[in-house]
Amino acid sequence: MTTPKYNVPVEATLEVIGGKWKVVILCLLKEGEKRFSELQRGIPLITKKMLSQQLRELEEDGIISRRVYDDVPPKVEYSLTEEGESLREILQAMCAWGDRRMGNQPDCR
Amino acid sequence: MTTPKYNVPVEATLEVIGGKWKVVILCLLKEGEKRFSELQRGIPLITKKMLSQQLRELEEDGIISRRVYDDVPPKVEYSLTEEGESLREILQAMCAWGDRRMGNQPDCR
DNA sequence: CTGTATCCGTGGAGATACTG
DNA sequence: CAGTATCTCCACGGATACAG
Repeated sequence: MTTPKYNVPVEATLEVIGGKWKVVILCLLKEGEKRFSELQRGIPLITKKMLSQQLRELEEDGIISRRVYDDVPPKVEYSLTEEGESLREILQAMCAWGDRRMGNQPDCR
Repeated sequence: MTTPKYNVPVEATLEVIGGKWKVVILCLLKEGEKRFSELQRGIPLITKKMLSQQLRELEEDGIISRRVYDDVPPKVEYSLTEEGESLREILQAMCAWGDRRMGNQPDCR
């Protein structure tokens, strides 16, 4: 490798979870598998477009997996992959930090 | 508080370290106090404008402190505050994760 | 060296409508 | 329900020049 892609290695992390809503999405998914509409309800300000876009990118990066049930009405569930699980410690820590900074609401989702 | 500012507490964290370059800057500062120009050299792609902007925001949020020496030529040093130090665990973890994902370059700065 | 001021272009994100 | 397709806009960030 002659021209390193990143000057600071943490940039590799940001490339994956640096998107505007990705950490929020992952924080919800670390509770367990969730449907598209559940995520939307959990993040009221996000649009469907952004949500599906961020989900697709996370999937492409191997962080989450998308399971489609061919039911009517449609049902899709998202969950952390093993690679996604390896982010759990980081997500927990970020979550806890925000919680503390806000002044200790109880449940850090 | 009737209308909670954040739906997911981790948003409070992202408000502070979610900026485009903030985590990278903080990862450099966790090594110790650094001058403006050192940070610039550490992050070749950042412009002066962005660097000073992100630094100012981090300072306003109480994450870093700015120490001005009245020397000629000017000298300014940035370092983590105590509040900034409380991010160290997160920064380390993010740094290590990126490092592992890249395939194990040694030094995680 | 450590910034600020200004201009300006681009693409990221919202709104809306439509589809399987 | 779970998305995609367009259109649109403005603000984020780059380039450049200037300043203490």
